[in-house]
Amino acid sequence: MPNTGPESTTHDEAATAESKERRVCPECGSEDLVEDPDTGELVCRECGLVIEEARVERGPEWRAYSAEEREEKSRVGAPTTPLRHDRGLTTEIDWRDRDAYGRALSPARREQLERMREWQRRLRAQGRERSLRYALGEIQRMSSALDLPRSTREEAATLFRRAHERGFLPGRSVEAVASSALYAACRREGIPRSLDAVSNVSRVDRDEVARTYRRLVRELELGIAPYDPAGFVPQIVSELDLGDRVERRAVEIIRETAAQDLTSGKSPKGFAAAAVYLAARLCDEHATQRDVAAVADVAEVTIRDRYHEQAHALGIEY
DNA sequence: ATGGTTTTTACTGCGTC
DNA sequence: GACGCGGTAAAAACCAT
Repeated sequence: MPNTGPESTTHDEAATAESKERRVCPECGSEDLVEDPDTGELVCRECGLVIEEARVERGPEWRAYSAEEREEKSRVGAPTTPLRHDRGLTTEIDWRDRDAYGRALSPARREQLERMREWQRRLRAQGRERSLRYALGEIQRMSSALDLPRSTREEAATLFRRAHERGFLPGRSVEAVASSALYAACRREGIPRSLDAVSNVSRVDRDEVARTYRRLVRELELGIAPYDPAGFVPQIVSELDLGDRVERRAVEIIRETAAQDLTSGKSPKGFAAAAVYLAARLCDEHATQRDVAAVADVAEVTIRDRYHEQAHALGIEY
């Protein structure tokens, strides 16, 4: 990494020293962690697990107080992104037969250039990159359809890369792995999108996404927590045109009931739907079970069961 | 594959507008 | 009579083993 000004080194040291404190290896529990001087990765001395990948500063350096300073301190090139199959770092060969000064090239040079272009075309199209490009394209497409924030897209892209590097793809469809990576990214970031929602915009069917997702979670050892039901509330509320009084009440219901007992094993969406139904009822903004069930995509029976439990837990009787 | 749990499907009865 | 709600039994889906 070029261009590390004096301010930034002290800044970095402070940051890493801070985070190296009281970090334990999730694998073996050892506190003996070292930072690899070459790669910048945080590695466990006991078992060799890489706990943290190298952190790369992507933005411009520090702060700039004037135009000249900004020029001086900014890094070269665009920020890297996991969303581009080459992280935005490949060589681009211009299509114009001009040199850097805009002069025409000699015939020999032109021929050489032509050959180089051909090479690059081949390299790019080839196996390894092809599936990556396809997958990342699909991740973008599905993400747009699902209105996912950029961070989630990047997470999905990174997960796909890891799977790819682990040799997870052979024997599976790229599309299925891409879809699973996307769903996993949503889960990891707590962005409420159901498996159904994801498989609806995927080109492979729900069962395959589910199956692949499970395997992917095992393969990459992703610890995935269940969704917080409250995350589903805003969507349901807005689709039913209920006020935010209802929304707040529903979240309250979830907080109070989830704390004491059973969300475990229950579908978070069903739980949220029930809370919305109950909240609407308490706020005199009636929504029918049928409508709530329809927009939340759960069965009416589930709403009944959940909201009875919630009402009971809150000491309300019907 | 298996078994336990949760969700869905389908159907029925009751009260109200 | 249609609608909202509640209950139930059986099938399907899910999940850990």
